[in-house]
Amino acid sequence: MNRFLGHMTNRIDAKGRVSVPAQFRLIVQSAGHTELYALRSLHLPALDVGGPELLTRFDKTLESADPFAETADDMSFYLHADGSFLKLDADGRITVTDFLREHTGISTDVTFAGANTHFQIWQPDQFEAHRSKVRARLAEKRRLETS
Amino acid sequence: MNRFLGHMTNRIDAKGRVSVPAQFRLIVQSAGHTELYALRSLHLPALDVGGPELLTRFDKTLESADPFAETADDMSFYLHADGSFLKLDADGRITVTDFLREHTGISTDVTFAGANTHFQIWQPDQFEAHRSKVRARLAEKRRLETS
DNA sequence: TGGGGCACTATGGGCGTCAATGGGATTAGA
DNA sequence: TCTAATCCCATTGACGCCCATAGTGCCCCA
Repeated sequence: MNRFLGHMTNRIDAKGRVSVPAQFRLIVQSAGHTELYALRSLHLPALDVGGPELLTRFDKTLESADPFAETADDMSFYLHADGSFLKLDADGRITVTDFLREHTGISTDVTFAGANTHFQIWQPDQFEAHRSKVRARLAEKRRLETS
Repeated sequence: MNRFLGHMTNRIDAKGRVSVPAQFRLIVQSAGHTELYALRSLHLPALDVGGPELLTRFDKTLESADPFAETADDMSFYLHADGSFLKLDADGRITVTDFLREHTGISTDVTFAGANTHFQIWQPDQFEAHRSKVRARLAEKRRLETS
């Protein structure tokens, strides 16, 4: 199954590296890629990550948009300036740069969370907080609908 | 990956030089160029920079336009008068001239930002300001669309 | 069915290479 | 001649590439 699913937390070592979970790694590597594309989420303190084709997918939608609209400029800037490639080393690790830390608050541990076509990178506590918030929202929604 | 992506900030030394990030440099140099073409952005306090073929690319779109149209004259003037070549030295640095400083407000540090087919040069604070403005606009747009 | 071994993941660390930066020396230009 | 650009080299800190180890789950075979 080549979908990103589940979540797990790994430790950052003394050199600032962290292992990308093998499950996730395999999906990207089996597509022949040795690097990841990471984008700072607009509304969450997390990064959306996937293979380089993730960027290509976004670029495609950009091309079809009106190139003179201000939104197109904004989108391009967001995708390219606020995004980054993360190189996977031979052991399937990435180095946690300030680019990641600033946006997520990551310091010593990283939570990887599947999101079907891509995955996310979180600071563990933030992830847990977000997770319970989402669960609460869904439960509340269900309660309203069934009452 | 031969795309300009991500952003990083480098320091200007006592002689007014600054290193162009290796990632970006490699893309230009692998195309066999030792100098860059820089153009003052119309809407932003930044410069659009790329290999000399960037100018060629702009020229091409000009040729296809009516040479007697006023906008074509304006464009040509803009491309050539408001543009400049930047020489890369042996170590991959450029000298930060007044041409750069005036338009961007750069003084001690330079932020390089990827823009897919080319990259941009910013004064770090200006870049950060623009970045959060873009994020705010996109987030707002998304909020309107999903509500 | 239980035990042993194999495979693999996460993690730690050594080491060489390269990028970013600083500065001296030489050359060209005003 | 004085200033500014260019070339060359040194330093240092980060990163890539390599290998080692411990823990774990799985499979196979007795």
